[in-house]
Amino acid sequence: MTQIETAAPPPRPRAKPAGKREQTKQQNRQIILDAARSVFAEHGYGATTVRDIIRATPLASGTFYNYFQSKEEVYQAMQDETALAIRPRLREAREKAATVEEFISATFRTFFEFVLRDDVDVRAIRHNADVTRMRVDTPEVIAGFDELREDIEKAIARGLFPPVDADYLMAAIVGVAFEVAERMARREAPDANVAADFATALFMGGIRALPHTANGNGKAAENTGA
Amino acid sequence: MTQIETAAPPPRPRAKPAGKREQTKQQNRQIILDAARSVFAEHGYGATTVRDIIRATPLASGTFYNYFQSKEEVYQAMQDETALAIRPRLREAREKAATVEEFISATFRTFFEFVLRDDVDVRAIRHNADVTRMRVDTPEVIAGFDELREDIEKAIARGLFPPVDADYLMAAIVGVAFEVAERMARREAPDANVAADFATALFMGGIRALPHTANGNGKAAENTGA
DNA sequence: TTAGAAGTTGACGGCGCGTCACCGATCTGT
DNA sequence: ACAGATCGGTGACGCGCCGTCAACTTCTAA
Repeated sequence: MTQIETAAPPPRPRAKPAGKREQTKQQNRQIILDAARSVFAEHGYGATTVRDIIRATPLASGTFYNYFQSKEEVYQAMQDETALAIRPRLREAREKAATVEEFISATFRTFFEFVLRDDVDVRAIRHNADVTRMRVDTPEVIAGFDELREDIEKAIARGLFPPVDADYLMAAIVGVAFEVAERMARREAPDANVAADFATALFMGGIRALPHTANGNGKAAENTGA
Repeated sequence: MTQIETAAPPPRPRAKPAGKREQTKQQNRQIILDAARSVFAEHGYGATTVRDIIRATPLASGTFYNYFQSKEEVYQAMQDETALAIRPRLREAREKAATVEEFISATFRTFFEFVLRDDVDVRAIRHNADVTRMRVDTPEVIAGFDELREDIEKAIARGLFPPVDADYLMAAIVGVAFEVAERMARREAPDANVAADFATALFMGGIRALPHTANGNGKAAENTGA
C-alpha cells in the first residue's frame, strides 16, 4: 500500500508486537483453565480426569501436557489466581490499621467478603466433597500466610501488638478464617459482617467478648451436613 | 476321639465360637488397612494406587473390592479409627471442666498431645504434601465436631459459657486446633503444652492475653516449609 | 455326609495415562 | 520475499490401572 506512515495506526508497530506464538500460548493456557473450572464444577474435583478436561477443549491431548503435568497442577494454577487476587486486598487492608482491632477486623472482613463473592470454585470443590476437603497450599497461598506473619511481626515491632508468638498467631488467624468461612458459606443467609465481628471479638477479648445471641446458638445450626 | 466332654476345654464351645468366616474377614480387613498404611507412608497418599495396596497384600484384587471401594475408602477407615480413638478422650476431658478455662484448655491440650503421640499417619500423608493437604471429614470426624458443639451448647445452657454462637465457636476451636497443630508438629521441639497454653489464652482473653515471648516470635519461625 | 452359602481368585475388556514422531505454522536472517 | 530453522500442536500408541465376574474353594448347617 502507499506509505502513509506518518501517524495513524499501521498494523501496530506500537508497544508490544506480542508475537503470534506467544499469543496462542496465553490463549491455550486460558482455554485449559476455563475448561477445567467448568469440568471441576460439573463432576467435582475428585471424579475429574485429565481426559475430561481435554475433551472440554478443542485441543489435542499432547497439547495439554505442554502446559500442565496433571489435573493437580491445573488446580494449583487456579488457586494461585485466587491467592493473587486476594493478597493485595488483605495487605492493603492491614496497612491502614492503626490499632490491633483494625488489623484483625480488616483481615477477617476482607477475607470473608472475598469468600462470599468469589466462592465459585470453592463450591466447585465442595460439590465433590461430602467427605473430603482439600486445601492446596501453593507458593502463592503460602506467600499470603508469610505476609500475614510478617505484618504481625511488623506490628509487634512498632508496639501495636504485644510480643506474642507470631507464627502461632498467624496459624490461629488462618485456621479461624478458613473454618469459620466454611461454616458461614453453609448458612442460609451468609453474612460476612457477622462472621467478621465474631472472629474479631474472639481475637480481641476471647470467648467472653463474643457477641451474645438470643438463643445461645447464633442463627446457625440448621443443616449440619448433606 | 474319646468323649471326654466332662469339663476342661474342648476345642472351645465357650463364649464366642467366632466362626471361621468372620475371623478371616476381620483379618483380611486388617491386612488391607495395614498394607495401606505402609504404602501411604512409603509413596504418599496421592501417588498410591489401589493396585499398590493389593500388591502389598497376599490377597487377590477382587478380594480388595469386597472390603473397600477405593483407596479413598481405605483412608477414611483409617481416619475413622483415629477419630474413634481421640473422641472419648476429648469428651472425658471436657466433662470434668468446671470453668470455661478448663473446658478450653482440656480440649486443646488433649488434642495437641494426641497429635504428637499419634502423628504416624499424619506424617505419612504429609510425605506427599509439599503442596496439597487433605482433610477427610468422615462420619466419625464430623461426629467429633458435633460433640464439641453439643458440649458448648450444654455449657451455655448451664451458664458456664455466655450465650454465643456455638456453631462458629466450634469452628474457631477446630480451625485453631488443626492449624496450630500443623505448625507445632513442624517445630524443632514440638511442645503440646506451649501450643495448648497459647490457644487457651487466645480463647480466654484474646490477643492481649497471649503469653509474651522474648523476641516477639516464639521459638518458631525456623524452617517455613520444605 | 452333603447341599448350598459365603468368600476368594485372577484373567479380562475398557479406559485413562503420558509420550513422541510427524507436520504445519511461525519466526528469523538475508 | 523467500528459505531454512524453530516452535508447538496433533493424535495414535503402548502401558498399566481399573472394577468385574464366572469358576472355584472353603465353611456352615442340617
